[in-house]
Amino acid sequence: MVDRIKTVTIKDVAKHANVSVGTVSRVLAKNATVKQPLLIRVNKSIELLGYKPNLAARALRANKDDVLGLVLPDITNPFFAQVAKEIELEAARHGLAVILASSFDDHEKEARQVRAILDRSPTGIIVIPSTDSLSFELPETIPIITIDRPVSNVHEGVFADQELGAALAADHVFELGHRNIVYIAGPKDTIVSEQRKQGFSARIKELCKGDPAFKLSVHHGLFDYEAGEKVARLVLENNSGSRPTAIVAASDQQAIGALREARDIGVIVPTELSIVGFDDIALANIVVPRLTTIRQPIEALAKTAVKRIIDPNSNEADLDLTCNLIVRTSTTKAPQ
Amino acid sequence: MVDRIKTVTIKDVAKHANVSVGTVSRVLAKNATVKQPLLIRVNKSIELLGYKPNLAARALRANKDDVLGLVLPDITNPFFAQVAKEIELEAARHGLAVILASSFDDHEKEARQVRAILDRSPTGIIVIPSTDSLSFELPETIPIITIDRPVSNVHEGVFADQELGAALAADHVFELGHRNIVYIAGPKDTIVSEQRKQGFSARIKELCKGDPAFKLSVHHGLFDYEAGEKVARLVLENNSGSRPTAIVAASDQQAIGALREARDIGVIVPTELSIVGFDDIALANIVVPRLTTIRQPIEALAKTAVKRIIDPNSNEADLDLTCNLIVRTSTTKAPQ
DNA sequence: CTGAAAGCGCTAACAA
DNA sequence: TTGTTAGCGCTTTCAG
Repeated sequence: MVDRIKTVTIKDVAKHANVSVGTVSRVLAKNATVKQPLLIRVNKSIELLGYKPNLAARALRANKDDVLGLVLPDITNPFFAQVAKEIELEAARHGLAVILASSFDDHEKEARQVRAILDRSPTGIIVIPSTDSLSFELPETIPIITIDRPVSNVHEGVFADQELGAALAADHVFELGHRNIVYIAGPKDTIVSEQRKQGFSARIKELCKGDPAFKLSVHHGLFDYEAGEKVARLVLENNSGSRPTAIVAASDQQAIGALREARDIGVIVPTELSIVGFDDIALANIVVPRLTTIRQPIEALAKTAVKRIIDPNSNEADLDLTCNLIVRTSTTKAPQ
Repeated sequence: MVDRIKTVTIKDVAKHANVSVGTVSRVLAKNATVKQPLLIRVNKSIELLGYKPNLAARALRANKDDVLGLVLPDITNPFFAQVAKEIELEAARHGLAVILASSFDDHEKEARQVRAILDRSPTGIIVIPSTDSLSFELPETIPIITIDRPVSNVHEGVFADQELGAALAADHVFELGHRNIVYIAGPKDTIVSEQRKQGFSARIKELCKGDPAFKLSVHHGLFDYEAGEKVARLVLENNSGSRPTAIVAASDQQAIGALREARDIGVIVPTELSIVGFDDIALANIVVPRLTTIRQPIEALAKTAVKRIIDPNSNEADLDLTCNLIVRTSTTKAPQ
């Protein structure tokens, strides 16, 4: 027997208030059918005894626990941390605790994490997928929704329109007069990456249609700093003649990598080179110069995801899930 | 009645294997007292039926859930995210799920979060305190340990020696020949801040004892970027005569703020000014120039904390919990 | 070594 | 409107 420190149960409350456990339970459930005098007495006893409901017992009884699973690639990634923060906030508003589990971009591990959380009968699970395909089977009874990254299997997902977001970046650099543009895309095998690339290139091509000066070159890499550095080095070095005047990246990390490389090489941002990122991670507003970027509607994503968990078939209108252009000082008019 | 999809229970397994539930339970508990033939039969049935133990029932029975609470100020802070990652990793190794809750540096909220997690009968709670005093009462039965920041109430805490860490920074700038030094401290009312300040100033004073050129000026601020910028502006502007050659900060954020301000003012780092941070957040290795800083032993902190939760009175030797100096390119020899 | 049975704390169906 | 009671699924005595 585990040494069980005398803990106040519903039975103790019942005894103290001179009612049955059923009545106490009803009071707890805010079941209106309990008459004033009893209600008051019970509440007083609860207060007096310092009664706390046993969550495990409830979970067992209801076959459902007030927890929300959150599975994401890596909490150390500032964007994911931001998402986690908003989700926790929203979950708390609904009385849900958040269980955090990381997949470290491992398909197998992601599946294991999801299954492990499933074993706890959570109210639902939100997952930021590590890849484009779902790594786990969808249970019948527990809502799982993906967020941020779309997955190819058609499935309940919450995310901002990436193409539209990327198109915003196209509009911006076009308006600033840039025509010789480099786009740093993410890995070819991720959907987000392709969507952003598609959204950007389609829009910029449309805008620049017929302009003989227009030149777009697309490079692929990971979403990280190194990729940004590498591409920037490639396009900026030994290239002063036809050097691009704008680099648009598929992630802030890439953009910041490019920023850094430009500085190392001696190309001045934004006078000689404008740079645009994507995501608006906290760092974007800290680097020098501050990064112009596309902000994802993280709070709205989080709220929507949690709402779908709690009320899976609500028809309530979704929040505005569009990206926004955040203009800062890493972009300016194209040099003559 | 909640629609309970037919879920396999221990009873089903017992029936299928033609044994009693007790036996199945013993098998589950790896209780060696079950004989081979039964053991095999039971395991086969478990496999066949796809049985998964009901965690809520276990938690109810044992009055203890295999979860670890983690309460921290803000997961968005890269240092805390790092800590969270390591804790989750270590918790997983022990079969513990992690419940994440944020205090947002609010004493009251921190207390509520801790109490809310306590209601779930967790195996333990790790908290990164938002202030120097404990915001909650310590329960008898559930271990709560604080990590990273010491709290004034004497209490089970896991943290690196901040004074020693800060002294490392002193050694470093001294060896590089810096004598006109600015120290950016954190808020006066936090213990860490005072410890780091104390560790740095005591050591540097000792090293420079009797040196007529020695000059140390200490400024206080928050641990954030702005504080770093502000102090840097103050000491670098209109001050070219006796300008400091080194700035040592109590946090990487402050150091990075100072870095940024130095660049704005036109003071070249590290040639004209060396800068040292504290914590080694991921960003420290990304800024230009990369930041020399004091690294906290995050992984060891996490492991130690989890170990203390799982085995509160283990006398096993603690891991090495000392800080390390990470020399990068934001520091160099003092200018002549 | 194994089975039978009590009971963890709670909710909800059924009675009164 | 309130009381009584049967389990939810599991572990752990206690018998055998």
